[in-house]
Amino acid sequence: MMNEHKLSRREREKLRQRREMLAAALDLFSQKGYHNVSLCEIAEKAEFAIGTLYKFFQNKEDLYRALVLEQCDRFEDAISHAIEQPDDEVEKLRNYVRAKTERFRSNLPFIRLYLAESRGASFNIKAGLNEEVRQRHYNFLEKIAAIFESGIKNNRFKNIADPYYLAVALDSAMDASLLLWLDAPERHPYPEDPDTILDIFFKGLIHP
Amino acid sequence: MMNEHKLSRREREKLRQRREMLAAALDLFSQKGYHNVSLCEIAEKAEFAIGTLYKFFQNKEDLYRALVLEQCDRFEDAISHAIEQPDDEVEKLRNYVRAKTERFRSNLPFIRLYLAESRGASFNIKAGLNEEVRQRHYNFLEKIAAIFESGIKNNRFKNIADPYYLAVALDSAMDASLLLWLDAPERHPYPEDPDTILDIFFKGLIHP
DNA sequence: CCTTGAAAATGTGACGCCACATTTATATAG
DNA sequence: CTATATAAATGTGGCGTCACATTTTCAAGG
Repeated sequence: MMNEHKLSRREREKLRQRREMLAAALDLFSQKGYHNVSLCEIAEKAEFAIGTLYKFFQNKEDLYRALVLEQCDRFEDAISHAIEQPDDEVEKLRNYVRAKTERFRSNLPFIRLYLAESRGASFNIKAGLNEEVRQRHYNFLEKIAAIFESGIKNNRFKNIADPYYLAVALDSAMDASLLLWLDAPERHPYPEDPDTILDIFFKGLIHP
Repeated sequence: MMNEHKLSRREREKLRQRREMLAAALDLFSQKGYHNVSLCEIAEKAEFAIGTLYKFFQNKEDLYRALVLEQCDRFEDAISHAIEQPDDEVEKLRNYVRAKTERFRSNLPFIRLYLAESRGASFNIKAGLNEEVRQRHYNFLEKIAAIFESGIKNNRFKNIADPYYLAVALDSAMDASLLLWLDAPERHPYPEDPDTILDIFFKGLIHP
């Protein structure tokens, strides 16, 4: 992101408009899915004419692409930042869990799109947006895997599985339980302890 | 499913045709997604005319619905069956992991659709197919949760988390790691030990 | 300074076009 | 002659375009 304050009034105005279009699009896409939203609808919701959308984005696919990738950046940056701070592996993981929970909480609409794209089976767009998002997600998982790896080297963690698989398991377990809670808060109340899932991984189920 | 052998030749023939149509549709849908497949394509692949499809299904949505729900049944039946046999909780869970792995292995095309529908964000179809599939999945998770619960009662498992959350975590961790392997077998080879994921849950990471 | 008006920049939405779901008229088989 | 399969015909809806409308800019004249 460029520094917004160095732009002309006109350019700032354009950015603002662009953001409004993307916000409207995010709402609609995350609610109804790529193929069940028309540009007409987006234009109407954003209070612009259809033609204006085309001044900002080449076509529907381009708009969607921009939306998803920008949000991905924000999401991954937020979480990456959270795991950089402490040295301690356990604390890093706790920070990761909390940061992820917070992003789910505060940005649910996008989360639905993100999961749709990063899971294997969305097919929203031909030109491999899926691929790109998934690739980024894999790269991100490497960061979590690195924490596990370091913990195993330090002998803070037992060496019971490939660090990457540990990362995959933890990350997807978080996704699933957060989604459950967000989908039906009444039926699946938020775990009292935000680290419940993490504790499963730490403590293990079987008596030693 | 009705017993096929009590039907007339004509009726058996119809069932066979129906199955062929659904098989073709499954291939296409799982590869390209609901909205990127036309009935023309399905008809061509199944070697029928378009009109014939309409003799069997009211419309495209109806066809897709039938496809997904029938496959869901098969999938859930197979796994439910696997966890009914042993009494031992650990063995039940091992059977669950193996059955699920086997279904992923042998029926990958459907798995992609299943995950797309059971995750929150697919939106292939307006009329809440998502909802129905997700609801079934939740119900299925109850069965896994019951195993954990029983294990905790027996004191075979430590009481570290709500059984339902344990089930959610294990199930999604399985999905994610199986998918990883299926998407890129060269980069993520199949874990030597099929129970790797399960062991993470059993043993725990931190030294006691 | 303020006014004004024309040109440049920007916004608009009706419409062309096409892909595809569905229907219907026709051909074929039994 | 009936039942069934077929594929051409029909209708719908959404993407993307473009000729026009509106707003902004800016300079010259009062």
